Amino acid sequence: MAQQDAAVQPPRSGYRHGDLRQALIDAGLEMAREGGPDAVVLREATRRAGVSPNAAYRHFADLTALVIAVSDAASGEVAAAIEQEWDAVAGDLPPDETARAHLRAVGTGYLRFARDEPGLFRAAFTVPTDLNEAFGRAKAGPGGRTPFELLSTALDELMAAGALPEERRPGAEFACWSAVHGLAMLVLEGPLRDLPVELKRIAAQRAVEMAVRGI
Amino acid sequence: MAQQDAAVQPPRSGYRHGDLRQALIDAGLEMAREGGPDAVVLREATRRAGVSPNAAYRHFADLTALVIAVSDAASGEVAAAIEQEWDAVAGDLPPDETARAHLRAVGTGYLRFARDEPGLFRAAFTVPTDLNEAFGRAKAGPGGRTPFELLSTALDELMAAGALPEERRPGAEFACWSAVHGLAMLVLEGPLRDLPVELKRIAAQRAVEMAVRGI
DNA sequence: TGTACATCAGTGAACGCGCGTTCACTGATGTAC
DNA sequence: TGTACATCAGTGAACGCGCGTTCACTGATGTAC
Repeated sequence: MAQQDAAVQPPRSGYRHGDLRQALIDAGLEMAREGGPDAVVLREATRRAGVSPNAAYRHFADLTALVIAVSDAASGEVAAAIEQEWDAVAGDLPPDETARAHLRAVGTGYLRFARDEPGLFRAAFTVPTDLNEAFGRAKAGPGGRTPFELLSTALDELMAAGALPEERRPGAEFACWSAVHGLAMLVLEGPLRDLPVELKRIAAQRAVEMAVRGI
Repeated sequence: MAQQDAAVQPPRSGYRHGDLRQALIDAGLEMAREGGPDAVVLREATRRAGVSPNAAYRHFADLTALVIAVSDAASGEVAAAIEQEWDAVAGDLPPDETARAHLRAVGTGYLRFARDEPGLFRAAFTVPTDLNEAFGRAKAGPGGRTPFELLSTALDELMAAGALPEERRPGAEFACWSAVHGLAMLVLEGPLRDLPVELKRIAAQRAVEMAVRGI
């Protein structure tokens, strides 16, 4: 694998790397894709970037810093998946229907990403155990919004359309998020891992509908 | 710590251990309590049991087998927490109210356990990555039912009381479970980890209410 | 009740592994004059 | 335009760590006679 990667990369200009920081993040994303956040490992990342192990320390304080950068990049990909679903919503619906469709789109995009990229999904939403301060980087998608912001926007629309009572608005993000996140975790690394794929699909749909109806 | 444990245990009768299998599970539970499923480690378990590392192989095929046994034992503790909440439900309510209260009890007990024993909770509901066949052991609480069975029972009651349409009954477990499980994961090892504790409490309540209303 | 013996739960030493991290270093790059 | 030099991104070697697992073994236990 390391050879493949090295082959893909443009040849080094002199002995200096072009953009090692990004190369390490890319390697980390690839490892996360294959094995989730725990598979993001410093030595292997440098190996894939074609560089000696300690070179990583020019760009990241330690392993945790790399994992966080990878996690944030993965979050950006989740946001992109949601945006795609969001943009597919028909434009000629009444406000409350539009809002509901957007809310559904957030849940569906989230779960689609979890299904298609389980490793990246887990990397995006599992924070390193030894982290004591919150970072914030490139968590947004091309549209410039994070998954959480997209969810908030949908809920704001729902309230503006009169379909969500004002007193139930605060904190509604957390409940909705929980529904789809829980399904993803149960199915990806939890007791529902071995559920037949068709039942997984139905369960995902039910979880989204429960959230839309129950919020 | 190893000394403490050794001190607590009854002195070995001869050089044979009383019940090493259980002692290793107990040590595993303690490690899971402190650091989640990834902290369950074979060598440390034998150390805490006061035994040489390879002695574990008389009772478990490999590390994964120990982790599964610990996970199942932790599930039993979750079931016990839920049963406790369940039994506290008033007995003189109309059937539909009773059913809703039971459903709420399941969610509340689940989330209470997640809050009080985050490590054990994660051990109970994170299955080892390299597992390819499902085991089944002592996952039930004192009442003899697993968390999943308790949830199913509550939903059956709800349907029998006419408060849940028959066509929405199949698969309802998964949606409800998702809501509470997602909240727990977001708060324990996800992006909501640093949410102020009071907001966590409110979010938990909202997630349960959303499930009861939206199912 | 006494004795021979098979069983099998434990020992002790060792293995190879990949990891994160640190050290003193080197030499290409870009800048100041 | 040419040259001296500081910077700093990378090298190469090494460290200690704890892990899972295997090996040949030993000696207490329980059973058959």
